This record gives sequence, structure tokens and C-alpha cells, in this order.
Amino acid sequence: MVKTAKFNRQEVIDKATNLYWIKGFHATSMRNLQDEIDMRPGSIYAAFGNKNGLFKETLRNYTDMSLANLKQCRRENESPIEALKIFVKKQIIGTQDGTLNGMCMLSKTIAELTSENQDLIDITKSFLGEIGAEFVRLIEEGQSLGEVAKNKNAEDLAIHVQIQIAGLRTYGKLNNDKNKMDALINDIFAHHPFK
Amino acid sequence: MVKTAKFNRQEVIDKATNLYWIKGFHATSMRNLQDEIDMRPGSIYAAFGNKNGLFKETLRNYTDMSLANLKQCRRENESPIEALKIFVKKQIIGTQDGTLNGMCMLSKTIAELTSENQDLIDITKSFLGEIGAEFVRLIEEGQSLGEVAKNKNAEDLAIHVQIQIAGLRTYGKLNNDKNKMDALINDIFAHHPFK
DNA sequence: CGTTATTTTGAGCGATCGTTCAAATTAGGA
DNA sequence: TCCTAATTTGAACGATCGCTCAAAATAACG
Repeated sequence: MVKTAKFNRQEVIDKATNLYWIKGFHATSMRNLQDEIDMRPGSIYAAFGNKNGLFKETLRNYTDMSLANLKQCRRENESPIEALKIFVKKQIIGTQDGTLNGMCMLSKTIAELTSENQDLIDITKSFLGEIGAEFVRLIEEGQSLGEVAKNKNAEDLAIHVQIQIAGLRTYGKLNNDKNKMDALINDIFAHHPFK
Repeated sequence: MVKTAKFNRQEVIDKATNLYWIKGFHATSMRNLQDEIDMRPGSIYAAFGNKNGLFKETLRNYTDMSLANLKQCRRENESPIEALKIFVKKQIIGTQDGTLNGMCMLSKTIAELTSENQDLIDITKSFLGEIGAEFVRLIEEGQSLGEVAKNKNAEDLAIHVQIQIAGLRTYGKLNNDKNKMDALINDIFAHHPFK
């Protein structure tokens, strides 16, 4: 190797993630990205292939951030169910203001894209599956600790949580009263199918 | 008036609604619309102003279709809560296959657009509010018929239903097992906060 | 300090975007 | 049937799209 790349790849992907997250795949132009990450088209295409390739990297990055966020919640809480609840709250409450992203990037992508970009849809689905699998692990841990009844199906409960997140983040676009959101999230874990 | 327009306005709006619904606002080009509704750019701009104006008409049309669908469910059912449940099922079950639209057009639009199109966002929010208001009326009717406890807040229950629809339609993109969806929708009305 | 493999640059490609408007076409009224 | 006002047409505008590539700049080597 004679010359190493100058740009900080993680920094660039973080910035691209934010832009794609806010504007969506189609509304984000390569020129928008060039401005945001301060790279010229040649460098971007050398490093990421094309608009599609860079988007895939941001989806992976977004998923990794979510999984890391979830793990941190787990570390900071004795209870796995409490950790899950706090993760949900962090994702939903106070994320609707200003330039922040009320929506989950993965759900937004699923909603936006059509079969014309089936490869991106498939990747996005699998990443939502990764997050769901972590939910399952936390819920099973909750079951072994007696926080959740053992006759419940952990996969079903995880699906329920993902449905609630998708629904609440959409509703949050209409009304983001923090107290109401907090109460709604508490309800998820205080009633059927959790109890 | 010396010459009347030839095209069938409702038919054109229906076709435009379907295209915008499937592809979203940004990914639908005026040329896509020209092909779909078989009109030349001059006629489209004379009749609808611009891409924005035509989109607004399709949002209104989609909302009217939803409200008409809901009223029909009410007519076909003795119980207002049963009508609401069947409406939800019609919207969610079997709408994920092929070229059909799993997502609600209004939720999709809320998720897609940014403050660059604040006028479209505001209209979309108000249309979601119209549908929510009809949910409230049905639930209040259910309360007066003794199907729902009168100490419940009908607005809160309506919001709950809208959150569930948004969540389930997103989840339906991942897994559209009809039996599972049916069970999940039944659960909405069989447990907290409904009971 | 040259050499050299690699990265970075940015002008510019062909395609498509939303939109305009002068000309052609059309259908009622005289 | 001719006139006239409205509709319909489609070529084409400037802007922007995703993307390419030859040339310039750069950094690790001897």
C-alpha cells in the first residue's frame, strides 16, 4: 500500500446515516451526500460503489447503533424487561422535535421502498429481525428471572413490542406529548400480552 | 363555457392515488403519472396545478375512500365495535401481497416527508385526524350500547386503535400470516385498554 | 529526493426531473 | 357553418439526477 485513504470511514458513514434517515433513500441525492460528508463523487464511488451501496452501509450502521443502544440499556438496568422498556422510551420520547428522527430508519425504509429495490428491502427486513432477536433474548432472560410468565411465547412478545414501537413512532409524529408517550409505553409492559 | 374537459376527473385521481400510494411522493415522477393517467403535462398542470397539487387531491381521495369504507363496515354490522374491528382487518389482512399497499397512504406520507413539504405534512395529519374522529364516534356509540365501559376515554381508545393499525401494517411487511394478523387484531379489542 | 501505487478531484456525461407555453384541436353558440 | 373560447398536445426549457474518468495530488517506499 502506497497511500492510505484520508477520510474517517466511520465518521462518513455516521453522517450519511443521518441524512438518509432524515430524508429517506429516494429524496437523498448524491449531491446532498457529497455536501454532508465532504467527499467528491469519485471518492464516494471508490469507497462505497454507488448510492445503493452506501445506503446498505448506513442500514448496517443504524442497526449496529440500535443494538449497541439496547445493550447499554441492559448494562444499566438490573431487570432485562426494564432495560427493554427504557430502550423503547429512548427511541420514542423526545425524538420528534426539530431535525431529529421520529421514525425508525428501518421501518421508514420498509415503508418507502418497492420491489424495484428488493435487495434493500430484504436487507432491511433481516436487520429488523436482528433487533427482534435481541428483544427475544431479553424477554427470555426476563422469564428466567420470573419477571415474565414462563408460559408466554417470547417471540410473540418481541413481535408485540416491535409493533408497538412502529405504531407509537408513527403516532408520535402527530402528537408527541412526553407524558402521554411515557404512559403508553408503560402500558405495553403492564398489560396483555405481557401480563 | 365553450368546451368541457374530456377526461374523467375521479378516474384520473383514483389512478394517481394508486401510483402515489405505491411509490410514495418523491419516487413518483410526473412522467410516471402521465403514463398512468394518460394525460399530457399541459392538461395535468391545467387541472391540478403541479405535482404537489395533484398529490393533495390524492390524499383527500384516499381519506374519503377510507371514511367511506369505514361507514360501509358500520352499515354492515349491528355493533359499532365489530364494525371498527372488521374495518381494521380489511385494511391489514391480505393487503401485503403483490402490488397491493400494505401501508396506510397517510402514515407512509407522514413517514416520508420532511419540513421541506410542511404543507403536505399538515394536510396529511389533519386527514389522519378525520379518520381518528370517526373512530371516536364509533367507540362512543359502542359505549352508549354498553359494548365498551363508559368510564373509558373514547379519544384514548381511538388513538390506541390508530397506533395498532400503524404498527400492524408495518409488521405485516415482515410477516403477513393471515391467521396471526387476525388473532392480533382480535386481541386489540379483547384486552386493555378496551377491556 | 525521486519513484510509484493509491487516493482525491471536479468537470462533465447522458438521462431524467418538474414545468412551461405556443400551436393544434375541439366542441358549444350564433 | 363559421366563430370563439376552452382544452389538449408535446417539444423543449433549465435544473438536477446518478455516475464516470482522466488528471492532479498525495504518502509510503528505496
